[in-house]
Amino acid sequence: MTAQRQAILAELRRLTTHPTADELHSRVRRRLPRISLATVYRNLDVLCRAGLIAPVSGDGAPRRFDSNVEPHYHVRCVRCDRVEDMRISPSLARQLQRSTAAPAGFRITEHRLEFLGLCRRCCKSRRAVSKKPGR
Amino acid sequence: MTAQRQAILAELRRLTTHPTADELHSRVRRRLPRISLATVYRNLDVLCRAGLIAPVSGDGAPRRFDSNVEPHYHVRCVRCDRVEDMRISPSLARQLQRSTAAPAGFRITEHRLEFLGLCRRCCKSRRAVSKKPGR
DNA sequence: GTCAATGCAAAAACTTTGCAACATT
DNA sequence: AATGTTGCAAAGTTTTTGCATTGAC
Repeated sequence: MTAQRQAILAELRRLTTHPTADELHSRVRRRLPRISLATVYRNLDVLCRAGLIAPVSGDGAPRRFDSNVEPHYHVRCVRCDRVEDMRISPSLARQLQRSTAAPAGFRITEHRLEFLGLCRRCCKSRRAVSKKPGR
Repeated sequence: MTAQRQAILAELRRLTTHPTADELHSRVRRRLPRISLATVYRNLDVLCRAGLIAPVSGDGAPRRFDSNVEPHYHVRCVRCDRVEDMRISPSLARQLQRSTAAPAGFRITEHRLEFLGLCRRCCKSRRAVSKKPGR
């Protein structure tokens, strides 16, 4: 636990804004002016692996496109990143749209729901794959 | 509706794999060998704006980090990208974990849910902001 | 001819990696 | 000495933009 790692974790805990690596770097640099962005990225990775922090899931992956514009949901394979469609019951969808304990002032218009797991192909081939967290 | 745009849309409709811009480019190039990746990106943008296709939401945004590793949900401002925490009822969360009409062979382990809307600040200042879709 | 769309190349934005220097044990 | 971490710079990925040219009306 170096000074840099500690500062990054402390800053992230102090903020409720779910900052990006870059935002975090700007802030931590006030206290450790020589800290580099690479160090921030490396430590965020270490802290994620250690289970001390978590990425906001979904962010960071290359963008994918869908010709189905009707509201629907997806399953994503956590190993190979394959994305397929998924249906849930309309009543659950309705419930989701209603269930809004939103922070003060937030006006919610939609929601997105994604399930994560292993696709058939990856269920079979079980060998370890090094993969970045949270995609 | 140019030949390129048509080919991109047709290819996207033919695939169920929710391809990235790059995957789409490789495939469309078989029919239009001179099409550039920039054209694919530009047309995906046009088609999104026209409502003919949609990005798989969440992908493409810079990664954000969270010091709260307990399972919980987020609200994201569609205008300024601010992310805040959000709570939903435990019974709804349980229902989500169960409600898995997954494609054959998919073994689902978790889900993520994100609400979208306007944060307080952006509710007030209503002026148009040009923003890429789907982040 | 006008206007939007294209291909190419360069740039931008975000993230990862190689490496020598530096701490800490 | 051995190990792991750092800063810096370079490179890798994904996406966007500038610009001259092309093509449809």
